[in-house]
Amino acid sequence: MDLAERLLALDEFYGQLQLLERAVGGKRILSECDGRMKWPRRGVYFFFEDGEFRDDGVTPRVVRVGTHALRPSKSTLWGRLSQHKGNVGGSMPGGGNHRGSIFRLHVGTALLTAGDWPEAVRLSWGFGNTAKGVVREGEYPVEVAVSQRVGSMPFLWVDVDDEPDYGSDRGVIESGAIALLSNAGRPAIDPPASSWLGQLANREAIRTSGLWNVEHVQSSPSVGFLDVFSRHVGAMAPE
DNA sequence: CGTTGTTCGGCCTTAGGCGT
DNA sequence: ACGCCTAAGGCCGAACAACG
Repeated sequence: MDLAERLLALDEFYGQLQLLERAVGGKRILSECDGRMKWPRRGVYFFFEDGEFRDDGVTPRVVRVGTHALRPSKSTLWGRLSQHKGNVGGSMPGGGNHRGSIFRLHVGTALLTAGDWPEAVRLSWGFGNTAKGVVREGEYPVEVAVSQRVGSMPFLWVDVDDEPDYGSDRGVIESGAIALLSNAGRPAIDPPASSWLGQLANREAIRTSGLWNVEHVQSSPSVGFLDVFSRHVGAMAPE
């Protein structure tokens, strides 16, 4: 896929996102969401971020694509989104668990690079699958900062409720969208602003792709997923 | 007081490195 | 080639909490 083809495909993709936005009644802001809202059981989500636009300067740029239930499970779309959102109450309100959300992990790592944080947090952040209470308390301020950052992001979601599987339409749409949007190893289209937080990520895949994604950013883009995507967008009843 | 939402320790898959 | 090991990426789900 050459530059012109990719540009066409991206325009098609963003056109579908516009239809999707209409179908779901507008983007939602993660911090304003909860599980009582109407969510499809399963789906794919697309995050945007303040100050990030396409080359036209007005169309919001996708900064992360994700999904869930790629292997047999009962996990739900909101269940996954809520992990990205973080905690509401509990012992550490406004915090979250970056060990349960790779999105939080990456954003937090960039924030650690950008800001002045205790050395202990730099050493523990992202280390291991679990952490003891005292460690998590030390990480709490960063989790709060991550919740604020991620919580302010608008997002869209598409209802894709086929069976959990790596070959599900969710998987096809997720990997296809990431491959198409990614600027890693190819001429940049819709590059991030120089002020984009992801520029401070420690993962090269994030900095070069312009996405808060690592997997699939090196995959060759193809238009195949657009049919699958548009089919599911078209199937969503208007609000 | 059952249903729905949240929390958080852990699990699964894949890629890459290295020895055989 | 093959198998083992490890780390990274990304998501799971049981138990707890809250709410109508």
